[in-house]
Amino acid sequence: MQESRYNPGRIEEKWQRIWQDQEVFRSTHEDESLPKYYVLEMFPYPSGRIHMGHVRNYSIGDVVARMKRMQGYNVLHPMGWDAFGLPAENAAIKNNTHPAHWTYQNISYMRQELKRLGYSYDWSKELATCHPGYYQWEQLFFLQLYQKGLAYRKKAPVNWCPDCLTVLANEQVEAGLCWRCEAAVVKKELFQWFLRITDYAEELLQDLEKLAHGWPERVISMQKNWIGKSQGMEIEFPVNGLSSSVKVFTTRHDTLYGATFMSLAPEHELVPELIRDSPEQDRIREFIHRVSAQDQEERTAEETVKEGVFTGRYCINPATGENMPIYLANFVLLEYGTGAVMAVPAHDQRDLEFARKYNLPVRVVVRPEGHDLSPDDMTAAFSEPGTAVNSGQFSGKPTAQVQEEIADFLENKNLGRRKTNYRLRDWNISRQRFWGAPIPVIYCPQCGTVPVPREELPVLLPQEADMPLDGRSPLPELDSFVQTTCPECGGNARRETDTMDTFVESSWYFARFTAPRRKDAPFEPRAIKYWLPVDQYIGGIEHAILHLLYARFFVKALRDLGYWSLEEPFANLLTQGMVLKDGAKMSKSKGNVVDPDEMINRYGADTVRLYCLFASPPEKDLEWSDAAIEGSCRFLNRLWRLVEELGPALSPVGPCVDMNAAELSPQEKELRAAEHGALRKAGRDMLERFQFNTAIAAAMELVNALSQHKEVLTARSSGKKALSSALSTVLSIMAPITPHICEELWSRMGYKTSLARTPWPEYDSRALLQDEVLVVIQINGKLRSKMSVPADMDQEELKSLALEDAKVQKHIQGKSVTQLIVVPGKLVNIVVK
RNA sequence: GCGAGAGUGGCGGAAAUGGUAGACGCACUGGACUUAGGAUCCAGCGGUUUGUCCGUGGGGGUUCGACUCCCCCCUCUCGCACCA
Repeated sequence: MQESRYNPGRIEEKWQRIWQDQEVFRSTHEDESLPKYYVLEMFPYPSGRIHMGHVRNYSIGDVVARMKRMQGYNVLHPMGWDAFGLPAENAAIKNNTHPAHWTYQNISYMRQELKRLGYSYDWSKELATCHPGYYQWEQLFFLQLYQKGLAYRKKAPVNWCPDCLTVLANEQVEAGLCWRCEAAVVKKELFQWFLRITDYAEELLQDLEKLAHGWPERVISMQKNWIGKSQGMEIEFPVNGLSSSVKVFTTRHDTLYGATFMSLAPEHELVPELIRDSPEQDRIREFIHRVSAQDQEERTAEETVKEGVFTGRYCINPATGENMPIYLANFVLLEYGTGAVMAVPAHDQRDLEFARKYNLPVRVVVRPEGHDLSPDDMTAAFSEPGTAVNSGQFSGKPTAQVQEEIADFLENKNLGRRKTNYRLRDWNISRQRFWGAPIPVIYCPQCGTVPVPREELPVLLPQEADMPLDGRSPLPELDSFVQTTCPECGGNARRETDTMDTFVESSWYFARFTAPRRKDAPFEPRAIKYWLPVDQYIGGIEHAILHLLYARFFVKALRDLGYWSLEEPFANLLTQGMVLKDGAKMSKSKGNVVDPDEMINRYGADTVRLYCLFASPPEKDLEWSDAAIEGSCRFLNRLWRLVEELGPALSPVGPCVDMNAAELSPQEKELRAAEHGALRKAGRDMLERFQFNTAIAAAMELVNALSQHKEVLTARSSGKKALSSALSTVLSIMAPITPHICEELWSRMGYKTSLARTPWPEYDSRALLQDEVLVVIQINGKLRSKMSVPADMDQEELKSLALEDAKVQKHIQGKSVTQLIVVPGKLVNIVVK
């Protein structure tokens, strides 16, 4: 007994069961005879419950997956869990449990939530990164990278988040704050493991061009900026009285003659040597101490005043032979270039301010077009190109030429060399936290750093660990974990207790998804070759640099380890906007969170999906409106009633049934044109432009046309045929968006196969042709009248008909027609004077 | 400061290649059906001095014709930011 009222809860459960029982969404294995399509959404961190941002992200992905399936592609659409991470530890401490327990509990709850939304995932491919079956391969990659010198350990000033009690990679510090908790990050000297992403800087930059068509320009430019390539020179300035020299990186070696002093980062490695004999040592030390103690936010803030201290030492300008006092300056960054800057006050604003403050000489070496600079009272540095002056043999030449000549000059004298510098730093992957993949390394007092032998992998994260209440990792104090024997000498040794950054897991999960259960190797070559790269990747813009840069790097590094020949992981990228409520991002603290579960309970999954896709195009932010979602619900109810009302009278002939145009009534023709027109628009909008909102609008228009003409059309058998076809087309268009209701109505119309397995219908452009068309009449470009004319009317006829029009007559009275523009089938523009 | 994007009704948003501005939806108004309705259906819905003229942030320009193309300006959002 079928219900006549739309009951989303019941039908959604029903169809989810059918899809599952019949394994409708299981991807066919690598079937080389079928075109493949890999659509992937950024997998979630199992925080406890899904939020609207997930729903939006995954709804977009599901439309793409379902639509591609309808188009005959072999689709891979997997889902998994980015399951390592700090919140699990904090929650475990709070609830006195183990992070693993908390995490797996969350996963099973969130999996149900996703299933209730009817997403067409191939759940047989599900993976969780905290599972040893996953992270063991990551440990293997680490060993192989270590062997190749792409993973290394060094002591370095690193970013320390005092709240998370761990270090952060540079990418994870945003304006001096921790990306996760927004605490002010401080510098700390620690031994850490790094991945040599800088080896790939140039390739990561160059290959952005390959992504130009598939990735948003915004993301590409953000990555470009982050990599920060600049071309210049490395120049050495010998220190007076010492054997050392100060090395600088500069892009303005054309201003070398104007370098009057030297600025070093307070943490520069040469500093102890420079100040060893200085009588002012205490004062200098105090300065260094004060500056290094500042957190990054404070130190790099715009308001921070430039200040410095003289070291008492001088270095020699290799061009002029003059002495340049060496200063320490708070604005010089150790991380960038060489941590030392040749100061050219006349042509660099920072250097000028510094020079004025400490009374240092200013020498103009570039003359602007048309006027002279006055070194004694200039307040703004001149940093544009010009003509070299006061520059010895180079004087009188234009800046660009001087750049080349000075470069040659210094290279010949072995005082400097051309150099490309990148802002990108190596990726610090050590984390002083528990809930992550252990770094598979052993420290032996005899043999030093020894990698864990491959056959001893995985290094398991212990299940028995008690979480210290203060958030520190339990690993360093867990003897059963730490105490081990050296694989080389067999003596007592200690394990590394840091774990890997969780961004390492997400750097290769998309590849593991192609064969997630494979036991003897991380990947299955055939599956890799068939499925990769991901054809469409979908996720938030917040990963524009972080995850998306790391994943690109990993693909290149694993390529060099011989795993594949893949160059880039994601051929196309869609960055969806945020879900807002009352103009702000949803957050517990603002109290503006809309709970997906609650919405599904009230309206059903189809309505929630529909609203997420209809309210705005995917790239833009979506303003959640409790009122507007009612409209989506209303539409589905209207559709339901329409099928209930008409269904019994119609037989399942569509969609896009063949009809003989000559035998159709005008209304039938009109409906048919509307059907094929909507299909054309929806197909184009959904697939070529990912504009689901306008595709849905097209379906709504078709529903409106159906309702309008239904009485007249049911009177004739050809009319019923047209109605059935159009209704079937509506269901086909909506199927990827609101799959449950469409399946149900599809079967109620009498179709026997699942809509999920029904091909996307093809429109017939002949059906779009109409007998009569509306032609607008403009006078001087302004709309004045309209006329309905046969579609094939020729230009001359259109012209005369337009001129005869009564409204036109009134407007052109007493004026002379100078020109007549005709766009056949569209408009006539009458130009008068 | 540099880079990117965006300014359209009360609101979310439409208008491929320049060619009927405001599709579709929300809200609102009037009506119908009703014991009632926040259900449903019908009609209306940019402004206006209402058979009129004005309207896509502002000002210029190109064009028969500009939300769309060009120049200048304003505002907002995002990213980067002492990068040597």
